[in-house]
Amino acid sequence: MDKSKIPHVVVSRLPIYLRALEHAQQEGLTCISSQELSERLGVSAAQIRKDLSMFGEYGKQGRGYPVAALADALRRHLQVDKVWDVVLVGVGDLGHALARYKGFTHRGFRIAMAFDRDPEKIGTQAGDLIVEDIRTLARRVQEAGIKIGMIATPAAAAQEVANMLVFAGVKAILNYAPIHLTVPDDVRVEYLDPVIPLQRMTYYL
Amino acid sequence: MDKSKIPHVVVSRLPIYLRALEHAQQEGLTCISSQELSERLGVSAAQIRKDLSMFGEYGKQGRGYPVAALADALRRHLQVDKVWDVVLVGVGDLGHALARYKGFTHRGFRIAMAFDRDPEKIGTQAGDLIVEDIRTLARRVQEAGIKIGMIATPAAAAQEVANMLVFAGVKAILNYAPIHLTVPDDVRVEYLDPVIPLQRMTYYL
DNA sequence: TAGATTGTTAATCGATTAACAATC
DNA sequence: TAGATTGTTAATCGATTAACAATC
Repeated sequence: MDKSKIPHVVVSRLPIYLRALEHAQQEGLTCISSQELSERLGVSAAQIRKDLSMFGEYGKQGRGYPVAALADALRRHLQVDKVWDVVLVGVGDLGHALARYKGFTHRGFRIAMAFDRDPEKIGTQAGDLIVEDIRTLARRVQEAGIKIGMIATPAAAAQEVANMLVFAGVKAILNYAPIHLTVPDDVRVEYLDPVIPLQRMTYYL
Repeated sequence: MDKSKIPHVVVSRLPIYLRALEHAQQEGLTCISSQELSERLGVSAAQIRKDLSMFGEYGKQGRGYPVAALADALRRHLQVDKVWDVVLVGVGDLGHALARYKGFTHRGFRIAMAFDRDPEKIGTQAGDLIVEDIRTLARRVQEAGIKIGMIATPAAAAQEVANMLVFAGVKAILNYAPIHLTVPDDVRVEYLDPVIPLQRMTYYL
């Protein structure tokens, strides 16, 4: 099962499957069919089976997939069977909300550091963290070996922050700022500008 | 140019193009080629031309696309040449951040109402708004004719909130809660659970 | 066993890319 | 005019779906 052989569309659905399996597990289900998952997710049953079959034969004919074992397997493939340290940059309203969000840890992530450039904010509390001076970011992130960054700054600062993160060795960036980032090929960016999905929907209203 | 004839993948790229054009305009550019847009967005130039050609002939050979006129056209197609009222449900940290966010208005959205079910929060301030009792949501949203909702509640409450929004006439939902929502066919949902894109990236780390 | 559901194949469907005549 | 870039076609590429033998 060569990583480069799995299409990105398939990989991009795995976290969705994992989330649904975790919910199913909470409901006490031990086994779930592709048909049942399909109804819960709006992804076709054939697609779910095809996607999962790329990683192994987890299902049993006549019964479906064992919920806990499949969730474990997906966590391993997604590498969220460990907890990743994340660096947060930009501690405004959104940054604070992220720093205080309780939903990261049990799904594989922990905000380990928070940076801002505003002297008023540096040294203040954000969740469990003390906001640090962005000028110390490169050294701190490098030393800690952090590979994941979250950008919650205004758009005007985001590219510069991205450059700093890349320089510090970060390989995955979650960008809340409403701007496209240019990064080297070995760095991944995912975008969470809320206006983009809103505008995708108003087209159809 | 029949709406149902435009593939959703194409529609889904329009807000990205619009955002890039707005940035280009701020930089003082009046004309931009598909090649230049391609470099700024990581979408191929051929794809940009093909997408845009589905809506009309906005470009000029030898020069490219007029930035302001194309942005106007995209805003019209996306229907964000007006400002949509949005209802926010769930006023925790994230809900507060959304209520205070300044980036919505000039891109076509305005949070017009905010609801929570917590008596401690009802009546308090969130941005410019007073948090209202969720039990009054259906009537208030219906009367105001609001078509767009944002869910920023915990996962456990999200489906129930979605049902209320649908009942109140909402046709587009932006869901921050980490759960898949089941809604009627004429209602659209977009998802912004931050853990999904994070897990998509850890696969490759 | 009988019923249900998987994993997989082949067929269909749709999206992307390359290339170039048209034209600003 | 010469150079640049569009809009569009045809070819390629890739993803989804339908169907079913295998099997729990």
